[in-house]
Amino acid sequence: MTKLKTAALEKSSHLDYFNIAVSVDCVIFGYAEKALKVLLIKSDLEEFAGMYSLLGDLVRTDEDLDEASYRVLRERTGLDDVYLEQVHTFGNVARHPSGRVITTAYYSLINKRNNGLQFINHELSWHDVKTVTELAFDHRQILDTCLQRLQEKVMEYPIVFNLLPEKFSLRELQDLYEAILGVELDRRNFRKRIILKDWLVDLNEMEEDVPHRPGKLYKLRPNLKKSGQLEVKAEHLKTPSLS
Amino acid sequence: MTKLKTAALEKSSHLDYFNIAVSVDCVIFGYAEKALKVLLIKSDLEEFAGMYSLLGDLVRTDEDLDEASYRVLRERTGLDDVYLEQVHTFGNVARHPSGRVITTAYYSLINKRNNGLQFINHELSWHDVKTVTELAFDHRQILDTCLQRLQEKVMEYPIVFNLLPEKFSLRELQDLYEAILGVELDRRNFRKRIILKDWLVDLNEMEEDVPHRPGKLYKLRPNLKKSGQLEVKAEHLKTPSLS
DNA sequence: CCTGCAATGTGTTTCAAGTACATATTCTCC
DNA sequence: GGAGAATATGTACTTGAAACACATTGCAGG
Repeated sequence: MTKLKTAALEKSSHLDYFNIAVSVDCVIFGYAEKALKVLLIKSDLEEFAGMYSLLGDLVRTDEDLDEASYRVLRERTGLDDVYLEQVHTFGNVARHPSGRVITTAYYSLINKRNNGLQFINHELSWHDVKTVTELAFDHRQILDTCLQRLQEKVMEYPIVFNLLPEKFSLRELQDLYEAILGVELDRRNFRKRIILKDWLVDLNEMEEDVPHRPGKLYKLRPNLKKSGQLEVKAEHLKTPSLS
Repeated sequence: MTKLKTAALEKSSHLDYFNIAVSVDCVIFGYAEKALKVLLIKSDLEEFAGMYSLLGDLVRTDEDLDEASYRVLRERTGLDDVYLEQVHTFGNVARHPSGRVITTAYYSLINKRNNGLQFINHELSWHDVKTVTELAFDHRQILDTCLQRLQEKVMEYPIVFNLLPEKFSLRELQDLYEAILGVELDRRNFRKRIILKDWLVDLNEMEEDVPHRPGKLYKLRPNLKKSGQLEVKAEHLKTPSLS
């Protein structure tokens, strides 16, 4: 950004430089019935009639890029203060049929229970990630990229616990990991790896109303959000621009 | 990107939606005197008089986002076909003093020897990454982010060999890694790790004109660009938009 | 010419983490 | 009360990284 002179911002050349729209798209992951879900909306473009697309919106001129993704999430789900991570920006010329639009993709993980009824009246619906095929725009590629990033991060950082209730058993946690990673995990090795990470607190409570032997219940360690990637992200949002 | 209707692209609402300029910024890494360098240019904005900034430009409406970064690199260094990776998009409202500009950051690794004279007449110059302090805009943050990404990738993917001559010794390679990672490495363990990766070909030649015992010379395995992250990147550039 | 120095080349041991696999315990259901 | 199924815990093996030792080669200076 050294070529941009103030002259470039004058109205005269306005159309030369500001012909690109900027949007954000959110890959909102949920979890139900032992499957990873993604929140989609029916596309309102004729070109993609009947197809689904991710939740997104144009970025307003008075909001930060990250803020825009938070706004989309808040407007659509009513949720605030959730994990949201920028993944990649997609900017091919022809990716939007109506004009030049580049989009920055974010993903987040939310607990479906918190907001089950909030968006039923809209055209929103949850879709099993494994069965999603065609999406509008390049949203299939965006979904794939975000899922891949999620898979890379999930064993390193405690980011998936928004998908579970407050109290959960190790079996439930393992089911979740298997849904995200798309592979089966060895029960004993998984438990060891998770316990080693020291993310969990043993609640000394037991599952109830399970058809078999109840397992111990755990919760996420409270002060854990201050460590790992979560801190980086939060800091990222709060730090004012250096310019 | 579901809210964007064709109506939004009409001239009437043009200024509402297209008031954000889009740029790319390239963190171009080089290597000399056992130090990691970054290519900078004197800022031409009054607000940042005397300060340096990264190499960037506004994205043209008829070029892909990735193309724009390649163009910047080509225009500035004359180099083509180099490693270029998108890292992050910075979009804070106030990051550019002249107006709303979001920028997507890329980094690349180039061999300074290939193009030493190409840009002397411009205001371009190499700067030791360790001594860079203040930069124009949020470019210091961009540099830090790209350096961190580079450090994360460098042991996993064979991306640094553009910074070395065709033939190099393991000692030279280790010096490079130490410059990038900012730490000292154990000689013997480093050699084992690198050999294990099977990136190198033993040329059966020796160093010459070195003040001490010459080391063996290696080169990068020729077909290696088809594997690892390089393939992903290349594929990324060639794949047409799914929309 | 020979010897010390400095850097190269190769090896061993130790430790941590992950993988494969086994056994005991607890609760439900019949 | 016993079979079944899931929980809880443990052991052996493998892999990769980290710490560390020693022999080899070429140059430089006496």
